[in-house]
Amino acid sequence: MVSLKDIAKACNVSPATVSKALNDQSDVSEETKALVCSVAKKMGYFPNSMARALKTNRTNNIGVLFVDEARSGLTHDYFSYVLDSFKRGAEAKGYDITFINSDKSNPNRMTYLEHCKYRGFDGALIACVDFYDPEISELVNSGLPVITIDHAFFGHSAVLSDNVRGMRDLVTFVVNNGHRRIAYIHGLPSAVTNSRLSSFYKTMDDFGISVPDEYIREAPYRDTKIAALETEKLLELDVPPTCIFYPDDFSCFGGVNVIKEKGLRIPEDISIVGYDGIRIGRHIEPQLTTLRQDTASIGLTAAEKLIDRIEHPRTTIEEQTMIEGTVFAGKTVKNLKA
Amino acid sequence: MVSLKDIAKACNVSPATVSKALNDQSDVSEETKALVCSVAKKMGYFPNSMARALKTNRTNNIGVLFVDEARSGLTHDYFSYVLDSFKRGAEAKGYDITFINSDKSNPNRMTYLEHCKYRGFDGALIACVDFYDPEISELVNSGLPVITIDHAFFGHSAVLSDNVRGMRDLVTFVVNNGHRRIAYIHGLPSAVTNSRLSSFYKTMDDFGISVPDEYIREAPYRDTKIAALETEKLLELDVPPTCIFYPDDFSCFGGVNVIKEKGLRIPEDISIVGYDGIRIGRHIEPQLTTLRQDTASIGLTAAEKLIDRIEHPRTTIEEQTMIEGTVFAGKTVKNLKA
DNA sequence: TAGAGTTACGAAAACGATTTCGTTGCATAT
DNA sequence: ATATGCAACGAAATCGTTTTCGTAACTCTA
Repeated sequence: MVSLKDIAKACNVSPATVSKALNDQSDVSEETKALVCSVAKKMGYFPNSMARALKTNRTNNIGVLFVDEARSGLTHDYFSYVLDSFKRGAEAKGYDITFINSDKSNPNRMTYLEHCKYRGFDGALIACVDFYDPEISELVNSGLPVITIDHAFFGHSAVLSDNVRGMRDLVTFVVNNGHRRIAYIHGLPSAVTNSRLSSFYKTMDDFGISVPDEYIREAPYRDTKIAALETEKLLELDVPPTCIFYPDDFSCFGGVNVIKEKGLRIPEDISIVGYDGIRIGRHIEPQLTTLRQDTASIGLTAAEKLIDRIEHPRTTIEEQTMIEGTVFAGKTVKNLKA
Repeated sequence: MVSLKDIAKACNVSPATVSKALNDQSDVSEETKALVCSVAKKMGYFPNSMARALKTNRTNNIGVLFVDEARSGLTHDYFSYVLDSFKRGAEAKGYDITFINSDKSNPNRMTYLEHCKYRGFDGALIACVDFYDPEISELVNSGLPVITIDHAFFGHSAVLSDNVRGMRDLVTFVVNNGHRRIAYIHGLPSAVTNSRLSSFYKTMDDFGISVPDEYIREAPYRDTKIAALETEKLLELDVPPTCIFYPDDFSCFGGVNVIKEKGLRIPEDISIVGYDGIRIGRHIEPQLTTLRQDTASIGLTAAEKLIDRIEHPRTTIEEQTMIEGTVFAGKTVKNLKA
């Protein structure tokens, strides 16, 4: 590895001058700068990020915390897209991304915060985690610039998919297609679930439609089996719904299976809607009607806000940014008015 | 941040001794070790990875190169699972993972190798890239420990999904179900495609079945549109196949759509098989018959081999490791013998 | 011509760890 | 009593940068 010293020798100046020249500081003559830069390029010089970080306390590196229950968020349709756009956004601004370890079974592991300090991350992205984990609070309140996705800690930046509006739009779409008997199999309790569920009730109420209790059921996100089970129960009701909402697109397919097994057709006999807008949903017939979350915007916004925080520390309270999704009409909702 | 010095002061010893004590070296008394360790814990000490890396030339950090054409490999069903298990394997051995920048549009970007040097990665994982990119060769031949997935550079470690055997097993399964007229829509040329295609021909030949040229078609991986188009052409042949192989599970759904549009049933009228074993394929009816690649093993093996390379540099030529997949029977292949 | 101001550069400390090479003190062998 | 060996520790250099501060040379003004 060629270092500052090597260039200094080659140019007959001091390492200090080389450093200043390369960083384009003012107290170096233009000629020297030109000389140093050309020699540096010729010798294939690249700074050593560790040495620089040691001195400047800046690593240009962002920690990413992405932990699903069993698996990591990497294989999660929604979050992998968010991470992908976050990565693009960060790279565009010269930041690298490294994962914060999540293997909780390791006996001499570090806490999330310890890991961040150890690596000297300039900031951290927190997504797809159990937000009630004390380690998360520790990290969020540590003073390190942090941004969370789909969960807001008071006084800290967050990027949120607009679930209230998303669910409202989705319900509105279905109601406008003439549906009145609408069931909702919602996900397990969480901030996201709460937003969607209350928005569901609220919107139905705004339309003057009452929701029978037996229309509201629960299934874990991305669980086709339980979604199928709950679908079955809904279909066996004396007055079954004409449309079923699912926790997400993935679990939705569990419902599809049961419906087809019973000899019912989608959407002629029963309508369904998912949530997320995962890629495969657009390539399967019938195309899934769903709320497509704007993952590109979510990830990019998170990157920009986090980096802004890092580069321009302020003292004001952080705001939350809502990212709107859009209803993807698909073909799984029948127009009852037609 | 509490440093070695702080602990040294608190313990009334030199920083050198503290370092040795924490690293469990032999020339420190047991009592001192105990004292230092307890004080370090009490003060919440954690080493500074940059300072350590600067001195030791080891970062315990692995670079990951994951570049799809337009999008990154993050959103790729197969590769995201591989990366996930790689991450687990690396974390278990105390390594972190950071992405090597892939945004080629950035004017003052570094090459992959430069980036690796800049960050001081101990090694790199290369997957899901254009292996003919000169920058990749530069990286592979730089002397940095490197492991590639699904592509073997001569003299370098690689982990390969056993496409030859996978395709053989898949063809055998289909033939054993009585099929003779088997078509194959293969992916665009690559090492992976070549392995599968030649194995397809070879296996068919072993069974004494000749393959008409018009049964062999091409479609990009994960492209439902073109797969649908090619499927249509196959179905319109005078003697259409009884079973169609697709580049992968995802593109397979493009075929499904066309088939259903034409009023044909799967598998009664036409059988189909995919490749990969993506998660959704198991949750959709009819369950997709496919070759399930062992992503867990691929990622884990890659991590272990790479880290072995890093920690035990040798001079011998590297070997390639084949990871076998398994046929997942599913329900999309009709048994013609029944 | 003396003083002030500016420009261009270098010496040296610092970041936080690791490591080499002494040095000291003590026990054991001769 | 002298030599030898070992155990336990510290001083100092080092990794590759950045940054502060000092200084030399030069220009300009009065």
